[in-house]
Amino acid sequence: METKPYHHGDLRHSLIETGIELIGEYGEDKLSLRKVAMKCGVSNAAPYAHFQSKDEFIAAIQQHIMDMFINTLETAIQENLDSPSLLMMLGKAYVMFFYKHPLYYDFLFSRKNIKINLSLGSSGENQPLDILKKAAMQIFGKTNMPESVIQDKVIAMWALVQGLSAIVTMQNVEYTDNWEAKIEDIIKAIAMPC
Amino acid sequence: METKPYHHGDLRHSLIETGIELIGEYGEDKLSLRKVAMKCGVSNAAPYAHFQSKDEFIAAIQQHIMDMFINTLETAIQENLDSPSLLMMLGKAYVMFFYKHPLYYDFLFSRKNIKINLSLGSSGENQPLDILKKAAMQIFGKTNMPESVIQDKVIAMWALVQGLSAIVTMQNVEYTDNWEAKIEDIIKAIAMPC
DNA sequence: GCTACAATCTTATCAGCGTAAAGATTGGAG
DNA sequence: CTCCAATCTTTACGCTGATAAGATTGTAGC
Repeated sequence: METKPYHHGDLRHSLIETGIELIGEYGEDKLSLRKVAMKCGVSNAAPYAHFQSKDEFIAAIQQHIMDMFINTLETAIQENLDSPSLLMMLGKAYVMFFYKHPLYYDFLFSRKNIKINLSLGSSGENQPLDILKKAAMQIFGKTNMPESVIQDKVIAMWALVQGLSAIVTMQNVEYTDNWEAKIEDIIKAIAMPC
Repeated sequence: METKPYHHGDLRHSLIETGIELIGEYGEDKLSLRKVAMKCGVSNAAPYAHFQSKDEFIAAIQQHIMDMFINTLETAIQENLDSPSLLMMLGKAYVMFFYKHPLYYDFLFSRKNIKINLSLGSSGENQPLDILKKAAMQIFGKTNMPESVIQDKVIAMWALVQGLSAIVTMQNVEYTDNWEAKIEDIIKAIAMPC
């Protein structure tokens, strides 16, 4: 008789998926727990069986998106493992991810939501900086460059792609040219060993 | 008899000042019109005589902070007009501004608030990118470098300092070293003509 | 100096939000 | 089959941005 069952069945994942949809479409501002719950056909307070607070819900979504991002980077590495332009291709993947999903940039990096470990001295696995480090060692590791110089190069590279991502996702920055090629040029000019 | 006058006298500026205080201290999330109004000794609806909406209020504050930022950059240019390290010093001023005021970074650049023209093809005056361009012409203008190459260099420089600002203001990125010196090194390695 | 108007401010009031408490419903372990 | 724990609903609270109606006041024009 098509009556809605009292138990949703898979509410947690449903909430997260709906949340990601709304964020990708309208941004974090327009994301309210109540709307997400309603979209999932469930009452206001239902989400609180799965998340202690809205912040915890947001953190779960953020983790999900960060996983997608990390995945993109890892794929870029796998596809260019032995190429001399490994670093450049990785940087391009970094920026293009946010170019394709502008709203994800703010969501991942706005102060409020940074709960993910990005620390420089981290023993972290699978974080953006660590992935860049790995690729840099692939490129510069065989040279006799001192480690501290490589470290600086990695941070410069990180800053470059992070900044390009920020710029490329700004609403008022328009550039009629082909961003993808432009990004490639810019990264190439800096990321390649002189 | 110390009775509060019905008319505040300078409410608009009072609201903006109080808003900047709250943002610098707690960030944008904790900023409500009602709290700002109360802090100014005025009722809930009073701000609506000066701003049509909260967004308009936020925009006014953003303009104010952007002016402070631009001012910092202009000062850095004036102080290093004929120095070969002009670009580097300018970049350092760029990053250090946000290092000193981390909460301003999100506030200025979070998608929601970008109403300021940052476009690359802008005829804009006094915008960050234009200031960088001006300084770059000072450095590279006398060489026989093609304009398009200079343009790319400017964007790379912009991305670098924007990214460094983003990184330096991330909560979980800690770096025991002296950031100021580190930033100088990183920018120097890229911003100086080879 | 008086009057009338426009700007400013207050006092409700509304809908939407995050969240907590209390109780209804249900799947599943014993 | 029973009972418990997980899940969901209902209700309610305080805070928020915003609007409408009315009170107060500076000031331009006479």
